[in-house]
Amino acid sequence: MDKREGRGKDTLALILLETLTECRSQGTLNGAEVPSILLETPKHEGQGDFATTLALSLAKIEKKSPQEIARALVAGLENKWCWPGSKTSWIEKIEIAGPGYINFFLSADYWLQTLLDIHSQQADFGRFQSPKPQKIQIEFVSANPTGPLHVASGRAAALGDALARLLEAVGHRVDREYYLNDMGAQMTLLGRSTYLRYRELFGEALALPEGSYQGQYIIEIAEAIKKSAGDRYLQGPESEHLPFFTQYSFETIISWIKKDISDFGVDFNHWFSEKEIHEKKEVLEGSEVSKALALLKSKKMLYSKDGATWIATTQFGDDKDRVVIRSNGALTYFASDIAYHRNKFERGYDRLINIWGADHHGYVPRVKAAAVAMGYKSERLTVLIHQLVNLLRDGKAVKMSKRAGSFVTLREVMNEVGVDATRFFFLMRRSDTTLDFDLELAKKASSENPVYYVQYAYARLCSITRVAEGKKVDVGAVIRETKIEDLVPLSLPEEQALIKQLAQYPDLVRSAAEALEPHRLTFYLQTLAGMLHRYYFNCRIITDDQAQTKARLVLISAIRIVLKNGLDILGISAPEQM
RNA sequence: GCGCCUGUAGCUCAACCGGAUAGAGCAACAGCCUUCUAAGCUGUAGGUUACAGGUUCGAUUCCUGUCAGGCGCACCA
Repeated sequence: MDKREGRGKDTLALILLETLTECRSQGTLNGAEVPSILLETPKHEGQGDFATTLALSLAKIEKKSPQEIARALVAGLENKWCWPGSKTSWIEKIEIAGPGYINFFLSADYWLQTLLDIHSQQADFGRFQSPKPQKIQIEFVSANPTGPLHVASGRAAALGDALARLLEAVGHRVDREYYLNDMGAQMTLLGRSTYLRYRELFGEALALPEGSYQGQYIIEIAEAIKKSAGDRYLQGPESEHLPFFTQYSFETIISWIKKDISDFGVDFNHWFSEKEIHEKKEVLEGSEVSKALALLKSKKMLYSKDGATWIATTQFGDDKDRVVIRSNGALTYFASDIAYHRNKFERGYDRLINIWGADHHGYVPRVKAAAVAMGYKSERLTVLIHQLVNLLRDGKAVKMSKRAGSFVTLREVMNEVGVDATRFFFLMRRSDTTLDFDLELAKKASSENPVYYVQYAYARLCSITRVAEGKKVDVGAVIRETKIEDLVPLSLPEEQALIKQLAQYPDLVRSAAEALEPHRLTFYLQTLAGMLHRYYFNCRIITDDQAQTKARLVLISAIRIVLKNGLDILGISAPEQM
């Protein structure tokens, strides 16, 4: 189908492009370069439904004043396209404003049609089928399994999951992965911490060594061991028991983490163990690390210095080269990470997205450099940094340290604030700003949580529908049978504004996905909910005027669908009653 | 010392590859429930977009510098 027979922004951009070309071939314009044609939604009343700055950006190329260019373009548009009865009669009026904006005013029918579109597409409204869907992997949370998840991990969890849903909405295939650092010194330390607590339970007064994990949960684990095994581990040297304590602690903690994650509404496709990186899968095959190192070696990216093996990451933007094998022969953590990333690429993902806290941002250049050194295109790896969460209690900062054991867990916040509010709270802010999370505030005042504002709007609409049905109105039938002319009663300014807001939703999803910014959705939903609450307050939906009632039911049903679709992408429930 | 992020209303934050008059929520003040859910609505007030330059027809947005806050700069994980 000829795209020019479509409607909306994309079509308009095409028409503009064609008009520009024609103006040039007819001599009213004579530049050559074609700028990208952008249509935006003006912020203020009277500036049309769509606007373009094309004439402004052409000024330099055409060496004419923007107004002059705008006049030429508009003349071309009006001659060729926009006359009553034409394919583009949905464009009602074109105006030139200010320094040379071209403002397009669309017909009432154009907007009413979107209400019908929303109903025919339902849950698919705002979802796209990508002609070239990408296979994307998002790796997030990946907190060390040395203690329960704390609030900061919640930000990563909310962000990663919403992002995954967002990218799925625009047609990609997304896998969610959690990388488990389940080996190394910290695991040993974890086992030792539990072991010492275990001995303590038998009355030994033990000073925990510097750096031990000191949280209450370590004692809980030790108690569980005591309960099931008694004093079996008191005898014999520590080194004999350590593997057991390490494994037991790890398994306990990982079960907590998995429970927290699942109750938080996140479903990881894969929990990737760091151990897998080091194991040899088959006798003749090397481990993932050895494969990665061999690959780097073949690309001449490795060299020896001071008895260690280095990777030349400076060639790709890193500050300094990095050690992968220490002079004592041990692998560095970075070596694991290189191998992990190679493994991810080799699993066939078109794109990898890592979500990391700001405390790891210094690590980004070296990982990207290593990926490029292995021959993977830099654009295939995106590291999204979210700034840290400042935990406050009554306005005062709470110092958090896993080792000291003073931290607020995600579980606590979830239990007291609720999953929906917690997720929404984390998603309300751009990820690269630090986030103040005041526990007292979040816990106490449910009405101060904007999520209720949005959910309440949804519940309200459901309630109205229920009332209508109580009055023997078959809302489903009304919606099915509605034709565009039945929607004409929706002529109030607030109704028009609502419809336009709904119509913007698909564009918003697309741009939020492109920018990897789910927070845009939270703002959109708050705006839509606000418009609805105002509308509800000022206008009755169900009245004696049947035609009006039907039209309004269609409108609020469309709002309901969009609210639901938006909340779905954020992973937040849409309750039918509150 | 070097690098990354941030600086917008009293507070927390938006602002669509640079566009028209910078927007919300909270807090403050003044109002609205015998009618579809008051977890709601209406109104008032609040701004030199940290500061100084630069690029541009146009800058919260891009560039340079200064200041302030956060984070990071291992043969640790």
